[in-house]
Amino acid sequence: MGDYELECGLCLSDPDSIFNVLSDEEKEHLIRNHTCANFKKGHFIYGEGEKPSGLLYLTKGKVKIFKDGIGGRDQIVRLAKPLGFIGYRALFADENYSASAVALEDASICIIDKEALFTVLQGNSALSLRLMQSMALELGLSNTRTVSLTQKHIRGRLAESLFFLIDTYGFEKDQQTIRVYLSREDIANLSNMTTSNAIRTLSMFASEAVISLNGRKIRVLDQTKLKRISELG
Amino acid sequence: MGDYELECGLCLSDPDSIFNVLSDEEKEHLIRNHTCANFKKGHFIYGEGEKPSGLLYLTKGKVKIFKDGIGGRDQIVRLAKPLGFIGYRALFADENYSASAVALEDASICIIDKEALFTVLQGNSALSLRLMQSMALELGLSNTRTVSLTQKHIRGRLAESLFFLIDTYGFEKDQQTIRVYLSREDIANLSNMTTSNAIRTLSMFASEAVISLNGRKIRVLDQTKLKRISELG
DNA sequence: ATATTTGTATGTTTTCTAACACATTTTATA
DNA sequence: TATAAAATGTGTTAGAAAACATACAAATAT
Repeated sequence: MGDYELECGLCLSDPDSIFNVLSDEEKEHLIRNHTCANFKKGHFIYGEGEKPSGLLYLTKGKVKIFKDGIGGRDQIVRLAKPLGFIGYRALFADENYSASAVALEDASICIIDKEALFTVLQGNSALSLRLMQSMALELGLSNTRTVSLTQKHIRGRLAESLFFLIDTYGFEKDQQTIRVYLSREDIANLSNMTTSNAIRTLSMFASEAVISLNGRKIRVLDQTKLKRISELG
Repeated sequence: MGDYELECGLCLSDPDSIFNVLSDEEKEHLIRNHTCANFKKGHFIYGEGEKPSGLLYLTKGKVKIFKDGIGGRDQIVRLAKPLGFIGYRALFADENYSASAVALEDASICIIDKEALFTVLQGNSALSLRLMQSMALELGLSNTRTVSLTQKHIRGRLAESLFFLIDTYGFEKDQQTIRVYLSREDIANLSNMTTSNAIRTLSMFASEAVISLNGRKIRVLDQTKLKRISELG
C-alpha cells in the first residue's frame, strides 16, 4: 500500500489535531496502534473497491479523492490537506472504498488501526460527534456540488472549482496565487468537463483578466468578477 | 412548522427503530423531550435556510428533500421513508438547513429536542456510531449520484432514478409497480432533466416495453433491459 | 542527444438536451 | 357543475458542450 516508515509517534499530537478531545490514555492507545507511510506524488493511496484497514490521517501533502466515471472520465469528489482524514466514509459505512485516493504531492499518512479506533470511539462520544460533524459538513458540500455540477454552465462550473481550490488550499503569500498546482486534466475532473474545455475556459478567463496563468500556477486577479461568473451559472 | 398533535409516546418504540440501542432511561429522556406533528401532502416540513430545532424522525408517509437550483430547477437529493431521519445533516453540521423537505404524502413526524438528543449522544456512543453509519452511507450515495447525474445521458439518468425509487420504496404486491407516485416534475428533478424530457423519455421506455405507465403508476416490465440502459449511460 | 510520452492549446463538427410553443387531460376549487 | 389551474404530452428550434482532429511544447526516458 506504499512505503511504510518507522512509526513517527508524533503525528497524532499536533496542537491543531482533532485527537485533542481524547484523554491521554485514549491517545496513547491510538498511538500504540498506528503506522505511518509515505507516498510519492502521483501514487495511489488506495483504490476504489479496496477494503479499508484503518483511518487515514494526512499529515503532509495534498491528496485527491476521485471516482471512476463513464469512459475513463474521473470525477474528483474531494481534496484533502494535512490534518484531515482520508477514507473515513468507507470505514464508518462499513463498505469498501467507493473512490480512489492519489497523492497530488509527496504525502505522509498515519494509519490508525480500525479496532483501536472503534475501541476509543465506544468510550468517547466527543470524538464521534466531531467526526460526525466533519461528515455532515462534507455531505452538505457534496449535495451543493451535485447541483452546481449539473446545473451551472461551463464557465460557472470552472469558476466555482477555482473557489473550491481557494477555500481548500488558500493562496500563496502574494494572496493571489492558488496554493495548489493541478494539471488541466485534474481541473477538468473537478469541474465536470473535458480537458479541452478546461484549457479553453481557463484561457478565456485569462484573456478577460479574471485570472492569469503561468504553467500550473493560477493567479486570481479579479475575485469579484470570478464570483459573478460562478454565481451566474 | 405544521399542525402539531398530542405526543404519541410510541413513535420511538418501534421494534425496528434505531433507538433500541438506547437504555430504557435514555429512551425515556428522549420520549419526554419530543413532540409529534402531521403534515399534509405537498406541505413544507422545513425550508432551505431555516434553523433545525431537533432531530426529525419520519414515522408515516414519504418525504422529498431537495435543493433549489438555477432558475427554479430543483434537485431532489434524497427521499425518506418511515423510520428514517430527516434534517439530521444540518443538525450535526451545526448549520441551517441546506435543502427543503416536503411531504409527498400525508406524513407524521416526531421531533426530538436537540438538547435532549445531544445529552443522550454524549453518554451513548452506540447511537452516535449508528447515525454516523447512516450519514456515511448517504455520503457514498451522494457521490455516486453526482457522477451519474453529470456523466450519464438522459436515458441512463432516468433509468437510474427508477432503480433509486425501487431501492428506496420497493414494489407493490405485484412486484412490478414502483411503490411511490411522483409527478413527472419530481421525476425530472430527481434525474436532472426538464419535465418535458422526463415525460418524453418515460414514453420511450414504455414504447420499448421496458416499463408501462398508468397515470403516476410505473410498472417495471423488463428490469434487465432497464439495468442495461442505466449502465450504458 | 534524441526519442517517446505526456500535457497543453485551438479549431471544427456533431450530438444532446434545454427552451419554447402549444394541445390535451386531469385535478382542484369556487 | 362550471371554471380555473395544474399536470401531462408532443413537435420544433436553438444553443451548449462533447467528440474529434491536430499541432506544439515540455517532461522523461533511453
